[in-house]
Amino acid sequence: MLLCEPVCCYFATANTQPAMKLNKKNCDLKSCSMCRQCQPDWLPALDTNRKSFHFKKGEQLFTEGEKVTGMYFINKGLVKVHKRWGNDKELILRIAKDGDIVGHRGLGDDEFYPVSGTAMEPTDVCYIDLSFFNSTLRTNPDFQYNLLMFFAAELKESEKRMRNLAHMNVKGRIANALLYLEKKFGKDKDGYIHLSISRQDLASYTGTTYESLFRIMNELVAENAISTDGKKTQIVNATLLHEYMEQN
Amino acid sequence: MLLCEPVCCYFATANTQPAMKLNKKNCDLKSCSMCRQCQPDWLPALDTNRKSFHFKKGEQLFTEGEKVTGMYFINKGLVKVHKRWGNDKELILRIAKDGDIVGHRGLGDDEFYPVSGTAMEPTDVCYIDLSFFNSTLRTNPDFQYNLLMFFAAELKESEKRMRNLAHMNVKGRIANALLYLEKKFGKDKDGYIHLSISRQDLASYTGTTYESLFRIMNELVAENAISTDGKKTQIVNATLLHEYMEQN
DNA sequence: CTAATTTCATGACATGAATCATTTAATAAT
DNA sequence: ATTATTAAATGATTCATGTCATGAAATTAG
Repeated sequence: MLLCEPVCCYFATANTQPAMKLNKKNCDLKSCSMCRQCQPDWLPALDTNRKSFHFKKGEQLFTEGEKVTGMYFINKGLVKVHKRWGNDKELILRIAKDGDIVGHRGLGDDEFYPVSGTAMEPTDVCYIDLSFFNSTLRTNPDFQYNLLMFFAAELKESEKRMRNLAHMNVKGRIANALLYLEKKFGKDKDGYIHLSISRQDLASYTGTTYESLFRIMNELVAENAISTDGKKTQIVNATLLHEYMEQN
Repeated sequence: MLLCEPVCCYFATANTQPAMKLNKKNCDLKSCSMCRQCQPDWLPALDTNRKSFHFKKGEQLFTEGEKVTGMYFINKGLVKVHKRWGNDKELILRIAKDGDIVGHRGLGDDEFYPVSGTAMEPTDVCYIDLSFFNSTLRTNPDFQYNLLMFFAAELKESEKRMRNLAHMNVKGRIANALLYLEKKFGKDKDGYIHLSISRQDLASYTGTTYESLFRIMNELVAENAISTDGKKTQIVNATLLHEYMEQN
């Protein structure tokens, strides 16, 4: 598939995809976690080494199993990070938004992405190749420390979800996911969770099938725990959702 | 290469337990990941600040929900890191052995251990309190970098298990766990996995019930995929186990 | 050493959730 | 527009896995 020698990795290394579109619009060097946490005098180097890309809805930033080439910082957009099973199942591990870093799961001895990253809506990113990223780590202790703390937080979160997957029933997991998503993405003026996600993706995120999710969402609507309008979901009775999380 | 095992870890903190027993026998300042990765001139400080403790089988090093006080480095022994659900269920996240760090899940903004660490056999540890650990991080970039890579590896491992929990059936997960444990703990002279673990713990580790685990272990024995002798298990047909991991 | 308690073994049973099948709606392509 | 694809809705059916109940074994306590 990908016979990416050092050379080809310099320009647009990211993937085998149609070739990513370079974007004129760079980030402001102030918003993403890397820019914020690096020393001011490192910013020019950062500016030189970053590339801006745009991804359309459904396009992959990176693909599970491919060689790790760099890290992405989401300028504006939404990216799901997912891991597949067999060839028709997957689990969504994370939904990243503006300001989030993506692709960092590629760090470590194993040089292949353990997951894929796919744009859920049109997305602008800053891309930093791996070697410059490593230089940045070496040169910016604060950034490195913060990244460490970020990994620690993600590990905690991951293990909590793992526990939930093992012991919570589907209804509890869905309740949990809705509460989490509302917290992470906030609500729009009408009170709907500020995230447009397909049922299929929501099912993959909670580790269940579309059909089960569908049935249980209907139940939740009937019980007046939530209300829905197309792809938008609103939490009506958070207390009830919390109760579902306890049981079983 | 770097770092310790793929999986180890936990937190550590002096806890409310009976009060930990100080141990005269310190580690040799050469074996654990921290000692190996710090600069030589930091070792005296390390030596001054570490405390050695001994835990009996079943004793907790630290407890989920308690305040994080420090990190543990296993000198000799076995520690399970587990997270509970309700009051009668748990999931074992990791089984840490000699050289592994435990308690590091306590790092981060949240100051409470998200998991418990319990000795599965008599265990000697080095204990470093949180503030000195943070100093060590600040002073030893290599150690910090390696810890970062370690977290990255643990996150990958955790997310892989999460995916498995969501999509693999119980038999596949058990097959997976046995292969993993053989790889991590090796085999004794008779070919048994060099780890003495109760069925209950094995069930908690694979995210299933004791009864299901029991049934499936019997199946595996009948199919000549494994053989058992008390708490010891031997892999007889690894290929078959791998097949179970694929299906479903 | 004997009793008491905990862990382990095992079958019967219930049920949650996945799978399958089919219909309808929505989105994208020509 | 019209067709083609892909996603959503929904009932019927199966099956894997958890729950319950009970007895044996093993460990701990007295």
